[in-house]
Amino acid sequence: MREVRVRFAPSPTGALHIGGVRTALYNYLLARKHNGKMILRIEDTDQNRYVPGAEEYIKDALKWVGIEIDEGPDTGGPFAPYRQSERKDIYAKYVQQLLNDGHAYYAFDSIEELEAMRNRLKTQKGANPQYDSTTRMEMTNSLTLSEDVVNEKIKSGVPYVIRLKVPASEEVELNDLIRGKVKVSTSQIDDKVLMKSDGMPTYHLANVVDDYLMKISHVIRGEEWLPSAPLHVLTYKFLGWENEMPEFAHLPLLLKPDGKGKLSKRDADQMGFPIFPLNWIDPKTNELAEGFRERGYLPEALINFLALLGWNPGTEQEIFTMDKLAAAFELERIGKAGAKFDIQKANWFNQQYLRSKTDEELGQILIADLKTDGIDCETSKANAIASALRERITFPKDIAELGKIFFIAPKSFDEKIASKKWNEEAIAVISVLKDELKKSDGLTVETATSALEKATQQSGIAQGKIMQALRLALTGGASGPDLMITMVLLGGLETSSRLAYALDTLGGK
RNA sequence: GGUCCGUUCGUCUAGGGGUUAGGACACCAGAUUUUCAUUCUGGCAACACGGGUUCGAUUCCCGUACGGACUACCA
Repeated sequence: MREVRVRFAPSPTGALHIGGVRTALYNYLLARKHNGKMILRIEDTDQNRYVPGAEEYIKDALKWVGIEIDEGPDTGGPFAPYRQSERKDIYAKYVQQLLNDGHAYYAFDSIEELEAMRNRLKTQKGANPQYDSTTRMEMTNSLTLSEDVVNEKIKSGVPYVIRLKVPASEEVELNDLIRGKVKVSTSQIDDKVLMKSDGMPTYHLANVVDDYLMKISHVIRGEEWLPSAPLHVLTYKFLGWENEMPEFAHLPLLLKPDGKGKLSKRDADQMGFPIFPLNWIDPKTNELAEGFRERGYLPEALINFLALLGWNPGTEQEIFTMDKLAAAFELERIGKAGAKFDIQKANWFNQQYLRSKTDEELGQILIADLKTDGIDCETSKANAIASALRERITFPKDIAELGKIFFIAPKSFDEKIASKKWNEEAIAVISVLKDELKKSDGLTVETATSALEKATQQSGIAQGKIMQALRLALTGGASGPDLMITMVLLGGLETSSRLAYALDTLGGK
């Protein structure tokens, strides 16, 4: 088996879509599994669609999710450059070869003429409105013009493109690793433009030339490329590279959560989840699209989730680190059907990974988040809070959100709970407890428990009846971690003063 | 319209000629818990349809329907 060399070949036209991240991931996993190479190639042959910052964004995003590039524009490598706009001469050479061998030709048709041709054909039923073997002889190109005229046009600077001369009717077959054999008749393929009038190659030429020169072993890309794959096979043949052709694997698409169709930014916005890995500010509109990272998704959770969207190990294991994914990954186990994007499952993965962090790690997150709110917190206290809260968080920010009650006393109380639970019995117990706790500040779970016991016994009231009221007084709400731990974290003095405040505002003695 | 690809619980999926069609997320219920969450237990819920082939088809074949992708001098 030849060395596994895969490439992720995005176009720098904007932020990297989450589906692109998955494509990159599958490429990366295959490379890792076989100790191969992961290549990043920037496909920037469309100068009109160039978006500043997009290339940097792509690299940052890949880095964040943990996809490492072995060869690419920054890292370099034996087949540099890895940016297609810097490889113009290379493509020119191979187009010339195609021209010389009669597999390509010059075409001078203007955009208006092309449109006219398509419109004319559209009205004829049964006809396929495309530039192909049935129509090329009616157009303005080096097949219909004399050599002199062609040379004259080129010399005088008339714009032209170079098209692939696709045979009239031949079967092209390709073996897709995911879908099996796919056969297409060349009668369905049009004479694709290989070289644009600005001298840049199109995707169809550039990807074939680069994959060959870069010794790519597997082309793993989205399903949207499947229809043009036979064209690429044909190009390999014409170039004489049939035997070195890479394997193809066309990935199923990521679908919108409801209904059908490709997952789009619009859907994501509507459903309230991100679609880009990192924050992205559209340079044209200045609009900010929030990223998974900024939303609080951990890269390892995102990766795990994405990996299982379309691929599965055939076992019941669901939690995978990148290493485990690489070890288990097989192209053959990628499904054929598109997968709907279910953010709830992503949240679950996030929760799993967040919980697996230590109290210290969680504590650091808490400290940092509190700091932005102007609250200082010691490490030991942060760790203790993290420990109390760890089972109730899905996102890192939840720790500070839930933990805030340990620093900010409630100003108001949940009215529903108050009306139900704040009664004479509660007032009696809490009044005693308030005084009891005022005395000592070195509160522990034991001393807190005994203080509460003392208070309930003194009032002759069962503990269970007043716990909710106690929680209300301390936190303003009806949920939270263990109450004794809450009191300890608060300290005796603070607990006491909160009880006093509750007694004052909710009524009591 | 044409070409290509696809279709197992609501979602991600396992499976494969004879299975009680398995798991996970979500949802619901019960248990635990001072509350919520966690945890545990249980529940709901699927082979798109029609023909073949076969003793037997969810599985193989052919159609149909539905869905998607592609159909640019974009990738």
